Amino acid sequence: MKATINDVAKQAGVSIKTVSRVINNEVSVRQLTREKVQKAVEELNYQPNLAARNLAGAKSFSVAYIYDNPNAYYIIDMQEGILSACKQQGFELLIHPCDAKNKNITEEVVNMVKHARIAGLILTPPLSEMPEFVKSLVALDVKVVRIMSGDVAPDDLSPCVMVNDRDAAQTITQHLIDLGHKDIGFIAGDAKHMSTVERYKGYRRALKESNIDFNKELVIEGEYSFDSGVSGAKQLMSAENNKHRPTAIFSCNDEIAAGALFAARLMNISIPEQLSIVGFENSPFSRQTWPKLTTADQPNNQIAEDAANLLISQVRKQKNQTTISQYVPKLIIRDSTAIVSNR
Amino acid sequence: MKATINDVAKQAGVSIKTVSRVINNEVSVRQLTREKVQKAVEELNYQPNLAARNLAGAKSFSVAYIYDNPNAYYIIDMQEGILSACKQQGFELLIHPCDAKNKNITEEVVNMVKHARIAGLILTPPLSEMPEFVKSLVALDVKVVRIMSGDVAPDDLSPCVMVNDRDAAQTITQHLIDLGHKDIGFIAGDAKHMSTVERYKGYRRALKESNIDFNKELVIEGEYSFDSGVSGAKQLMSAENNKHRPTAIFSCNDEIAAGALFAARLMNISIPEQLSIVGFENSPFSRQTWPKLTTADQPNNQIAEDAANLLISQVRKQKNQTTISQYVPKLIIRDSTAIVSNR
DNA sequence: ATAACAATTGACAGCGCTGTCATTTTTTTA
DNA sequence: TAAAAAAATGACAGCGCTGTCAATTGTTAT
Repeated sequence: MKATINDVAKQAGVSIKTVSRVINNEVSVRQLTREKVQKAVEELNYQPNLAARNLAGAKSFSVAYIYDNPNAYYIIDMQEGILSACKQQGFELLIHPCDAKNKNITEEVVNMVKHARIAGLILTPPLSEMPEFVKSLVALDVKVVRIMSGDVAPDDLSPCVMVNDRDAAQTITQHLIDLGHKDIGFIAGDAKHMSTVERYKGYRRALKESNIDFNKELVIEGEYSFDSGVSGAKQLMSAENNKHRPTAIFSCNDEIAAGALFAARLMNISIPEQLSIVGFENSPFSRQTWPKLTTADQPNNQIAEDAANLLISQVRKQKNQTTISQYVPKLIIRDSTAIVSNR
Repeated sequence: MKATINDVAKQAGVSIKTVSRVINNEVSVRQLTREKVQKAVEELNYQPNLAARNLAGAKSFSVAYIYDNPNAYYIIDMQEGILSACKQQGFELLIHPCDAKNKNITEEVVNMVKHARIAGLILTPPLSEMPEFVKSLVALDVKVVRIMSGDVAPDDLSPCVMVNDRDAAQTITQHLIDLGHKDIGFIAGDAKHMSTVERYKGYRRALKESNIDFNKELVIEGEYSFDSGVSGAKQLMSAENNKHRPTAIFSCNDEIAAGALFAARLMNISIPEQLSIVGFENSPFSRQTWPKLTTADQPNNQIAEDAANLLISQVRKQKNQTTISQYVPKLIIRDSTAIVSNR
């Protein structure tokens, strides 16, 4: 029923080793031989047995996606992106949710890598942004690719796929400025996430370039959650804070923005007439709020696929891929932003 | 570095075959021997190599989760539930998103099962509710566990974990009735999903038991999407439809409910004062709408874990698990429902 | 044309485990 | 107590592939 390498070898009239060479894309195979083998492979619909390859070879054909992130949309996007790269390259994907706060996380992950003979890992924030964790992994010779926030990699521990949140945040803030807003609140995500820091920098830069005075009181520390958006917006829009009441709020992600929307509703502030709100991420529910959120779109699927390909080619040692891809999320204007109202 | 079965055998002073017996929980091993081996296993922190087990044995130690479902929250919940069962039982999990509309889906899945030597599959709606698909898989001797909507399994093709949407829908409708609602709209999800059918049945049953006349015009066919909620609610609440304007809407899931909320907002209908809306699923964003949704909670994580355990014990042939678990989602009252207003 | 080299191919062991079946030990029965 | 039956254990092959290294073939330089 299922063809083995032996069947292919017989069909092609070569040794199994030669077949092995062809399917592994090794160099020293004559063109003619290679074609014969490829023909046999197709005729028999042969697919190499991953377990056997993993067992026999020094290499492995599985990668793992390690995450600690409550955002289901993000994870699914990542996962499916990685999966599609894996499928193309004949790799398996293991999924491993874990807890960044766990002290033994390095041990846990290393254990898993050794146990399951994993070729490499894909890390997303916040795990990708824990230098000690990454360092330990790299020191133990675990191949890693990180997806991180920033324009350039912070170190050369591993190849990185960078998401330029700073430029995107600048663009989105500029959008608010273009609408006439000068008092723009900022509700931060988790301070430990680079994305928060980067988005903050972009926000500051936009203000600066438009010569708008930065007002510290308009910045609220928060975390990436709906509740944080609720309390942040309340704080920004509260009566005591009246003199500094912003006309727009930059929320570090869509969830925070949804929370801000909720708070505005509680306080009878109409959006976008009295207050403009922007989110970040373009997660599906940014289209399901009232009003729909202006936000920045991250091509997570593609980012993930890119990262997976980077990892796989690194594992294959095809080239010493120090290449770094960079993505800049782009502005999506919907209904939560409008021209500033007269006051 | 990594202990093999050989190391354990030496350490315990037995043959590798005996170690194999112990780790596979086979019967004919003397208690004393078993303990010796277990001690060695612990001392060496031995973990069997999955690739080798898969390769050598007739059995396999991987299961796959096949899905076609746009709902990220649902998938993540399922996945993590399955994963935790797998971890406990020493199984690997492969994830395989696919397209239910694809004609070749059976072939695709069978191919994958054979290729990756998968012990069994976990299927969720809509895949679990495609009889031909399931039948083909079972005919090809692929072990399957289905998660489905209903109170009893529709056939005995495979073990099932049933989610009793009907009872839950009845409860949630009853909640509306208890609040004094008599004109209760129903926005259906995809007609092909059993969950839609079951929820509809529960809705009808609740009406009947309270002697409320069923009004066909209050039922809107839809699909599981935000947009469907928007258009459904618009239709129900439109002026032409005035005489039948419902005072409450049963939405087949939270996304539809969010859409209905959106439509209400568009039409200047205040929730819950003028209109009560309920959702279904208790997905995270049912807490992030304004107002927060009254809904029915499904313990997806646990359902998934259950299904995975069922599959694994079936694969192990430990017992002929025809057992069927049943879960009934339970009512969660939040802010989108209120006592019916006078008209 | 022939030696010297390089490119190509194949034989074979073995990755870590399980299945089969033979062997040894223990228990039961006569 | 010995023979028969049952239980426990082990020896060994082999799952499907890759790594190593030797053998073969082709190519270039003399």
